[in-house]
Amino acid sequence: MGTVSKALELLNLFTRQRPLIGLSDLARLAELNKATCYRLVTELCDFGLVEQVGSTREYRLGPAVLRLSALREAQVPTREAAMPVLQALAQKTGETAHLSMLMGGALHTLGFAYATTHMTRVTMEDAEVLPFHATSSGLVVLAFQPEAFREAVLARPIPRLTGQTETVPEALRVRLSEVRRRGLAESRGSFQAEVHSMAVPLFNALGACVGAVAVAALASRMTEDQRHLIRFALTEAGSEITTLWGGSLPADIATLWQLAA
Amino acid sequence: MGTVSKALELLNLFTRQRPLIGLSDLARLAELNKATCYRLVTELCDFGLVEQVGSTREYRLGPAVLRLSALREAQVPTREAAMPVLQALAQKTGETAHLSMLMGGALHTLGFAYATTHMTRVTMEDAEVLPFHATSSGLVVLAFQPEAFREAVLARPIPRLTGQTETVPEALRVRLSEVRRRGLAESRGSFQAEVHSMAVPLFNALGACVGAVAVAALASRMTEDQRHLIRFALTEAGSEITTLWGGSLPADIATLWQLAA
DNA sequence: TCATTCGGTTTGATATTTGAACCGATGGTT
DNA sequence: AACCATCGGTTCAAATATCAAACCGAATGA
Repeated sequence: MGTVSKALELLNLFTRQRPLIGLSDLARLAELNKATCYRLVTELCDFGLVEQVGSTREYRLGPAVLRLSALREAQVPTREAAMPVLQALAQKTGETAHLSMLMGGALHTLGFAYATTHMTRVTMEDAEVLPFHATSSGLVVLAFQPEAFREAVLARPIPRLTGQTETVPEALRVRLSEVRRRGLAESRGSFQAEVHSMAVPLFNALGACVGAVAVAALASRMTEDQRHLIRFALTEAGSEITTLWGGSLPADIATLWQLAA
Repeated sequence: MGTVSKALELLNLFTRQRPLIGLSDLARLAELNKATCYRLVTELCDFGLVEQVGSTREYRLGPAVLRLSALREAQVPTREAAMPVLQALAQKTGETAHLSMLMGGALHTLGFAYATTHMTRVTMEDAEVLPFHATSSGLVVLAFQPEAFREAVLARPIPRLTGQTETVPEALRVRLSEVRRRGLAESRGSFQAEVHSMAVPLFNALGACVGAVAVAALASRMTEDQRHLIRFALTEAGSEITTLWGGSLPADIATLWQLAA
């Protein structure tokens, strides 16, 4: 692994749960020598990707990321383009809509939208990592990845998150092939208890699955009718975002979604 | 300069005017060996900070920057917090409001807001670099930097952008000290002809100037009354954003702004 | 008072990065 | 069709940066 990768791995250590990290912790987490870690993080600081907060001497992500993302969105309006669709999806279904993208081998939340209809809702956080095996988004993205990637994920430990979480690799393989057959994934309380969700894949110009859009609802509201409504709105949103991203739906997915509608 | 810095410099080469860069160009622009450049850009790609577009083999900023910026905004809502203030400022003044931040030694546009009042307006672009010597934002930020930084900037070539651009270092020094005395900067057609603008500095918790907020208007609409209105709204917005960013106005600036109101 | 931990720095042995030359492919020119 | 320049990408000895461990002064707490 090159030096640059090591430095960039440092960036990955910052999460929602752990936004501030001291030098020693950083070195421990990255499994790097403290001196090395210091040099790396200093270079990241110089660039503004990381900054040192004044009071304590901990580090956090810096302002340069804002500049870069503004530049990226100006060129390839990924999030900006998808958000209106996501909001419409939330409104149409009356539930929480959610957009995620595959980046660096993990599935990251890119945005979400709440419906104004209900007082109770499934709440989400930005910039979160989603487990492949326990969320509908994760399942649908995993289902459409190359087999090598799928197997690599299934070979890792599979944590049980709720009583409903499926943790047996073979059972997950069956579910994934079912997802491929249907062109969408469902989860029922496997990530958070009492939360059911459905997700469809998003594709890039090369026909590779690069993310997912999902709708999550409280289990109590997931009637058969609601499921139908969500499935329809989801497939619509899925093809819309895929188009906005300059991607194209694989023909088989398109027909699957046609049939469902 | 470390390897990491070299890699990160590559990111700086992507601009609005030049969003796609091929390997050879990248190497030339960065003044790096092609092989080195290739390794670096490949590592950036692995991380998703850069991606290779399918058709041509050029590179551009990747989706990982979105994830990082979402994470940063979740922790330190910089842009998100300032945007409403910026919109209010545009509405109050009836002109284009503009937010910039000092990052890596350059002043970058972070966002802007248009007023709905006029049909004609000063248009802006996101993620642009502003010249220190020719914009009100640049002048005000430069005025409040440590002298070493100021002199370093003035020692660089100072391009003439319009007929009104001041390009003589000594004259700029005089203007900067005037800006410090007033607590705000004005520019009259020095960046784009027929565009006048005013800007006030933004401060962080340590009292360092880290950015600026500005209002830009067509010269024809810049009456004395309008100037007064803008000055008032600007200082208000300036102290508001500074507060939102967890910063504090230096006492002398605060009194200067009080007097102006 | 002592012992730990922190952020940060130094050291010589060592592993990585570097730069020039080199591929095969592509595409325009003669 | 031969030529030539340039493209993205690769190779390998020589140069350079990285590593582990020990060390520093400053906080912190027992």
